[in-house]
Amino acid sequence: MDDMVRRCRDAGMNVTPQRLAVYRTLLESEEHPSPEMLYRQVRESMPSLSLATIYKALEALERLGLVHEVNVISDTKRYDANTDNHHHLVCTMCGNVADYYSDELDALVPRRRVRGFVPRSVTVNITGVCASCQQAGDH
Amino acid sequence: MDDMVRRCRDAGMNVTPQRLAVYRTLLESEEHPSPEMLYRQVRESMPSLSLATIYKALEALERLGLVHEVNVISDTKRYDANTDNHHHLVCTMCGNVADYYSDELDALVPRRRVRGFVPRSVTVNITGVCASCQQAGDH
DNA sequence: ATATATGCAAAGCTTTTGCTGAAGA
DNA sequence: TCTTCAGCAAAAGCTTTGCATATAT
Repeated sequence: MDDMVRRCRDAGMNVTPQRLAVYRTLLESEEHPSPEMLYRQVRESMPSLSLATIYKALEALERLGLVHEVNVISDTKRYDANTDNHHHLVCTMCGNVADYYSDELDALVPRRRVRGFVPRSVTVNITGVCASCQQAGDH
Repeated sequence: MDDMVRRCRDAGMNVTPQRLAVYRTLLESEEHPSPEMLYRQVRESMPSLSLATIYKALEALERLGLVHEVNVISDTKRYDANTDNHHHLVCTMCGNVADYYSDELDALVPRRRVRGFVPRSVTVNITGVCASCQQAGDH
């Protein structure tokens, strides 16, 4: 959180309660929430918050590099405040997104040019069925 | 294309000129088009085509496993008729998506359970800046 | 005091849906 | 003939935008 305050100031951006709340919620969340999910959650402690502000705050946090879009196939975008190098296990039944760490995978990802393309970041999305949805599938 | 006809029939689905045109266009395309891009392209030879039909055709083709959504961070979905195992280089400046093959990467991708999660398919998205956007950046 | 951000409502897109007439098997 | 599908238009999301007010610095 201190990091956020510093980065905002450095970028000439205001540190507002709304941005703090959005960022804190994202930091504490494990569920890679969508803007709508964040809206519902942050509103509990800040009822005047508007959905447009969530979108603008996410855009600001992303500009600062504090937050990333999670590259999931779903109708809405999902966000993650974990900026460590990590990947995602995406359940096609319930939509849950779990983190997945793999040093070997990270090591294989190209760090230099591929046919003129300069890689910046890599995400591996593994789709499948999570443990609880499989249990639900067994009758 | 023959494969498509067979699979449609097996699934009790009609083989319509619209579906054929959408599938052929996707097969011949290198640009991982969005529904809108397909719409513009297929309409050139089939002016009566509607956008809703594109969506329905893509859904049908996906159900048959002939087409996949490309998991790109962008405002609209992108589609791919290349069902070989491959990954994507996504340019964050122009939105272009190029294919990327890597046997080593494929080999590291989990094929068995990870903490109860059963993997089904894997996509590696490498974001960065493509060759032509870098040139455009140099003044 | 000044620049920046919020909240609201409206607009803009993308995607889905219901229905009727048309076409495939 | 009977089922499935295309086209249309309307609806339903999701996301962005403009503007007036409020807030951060």
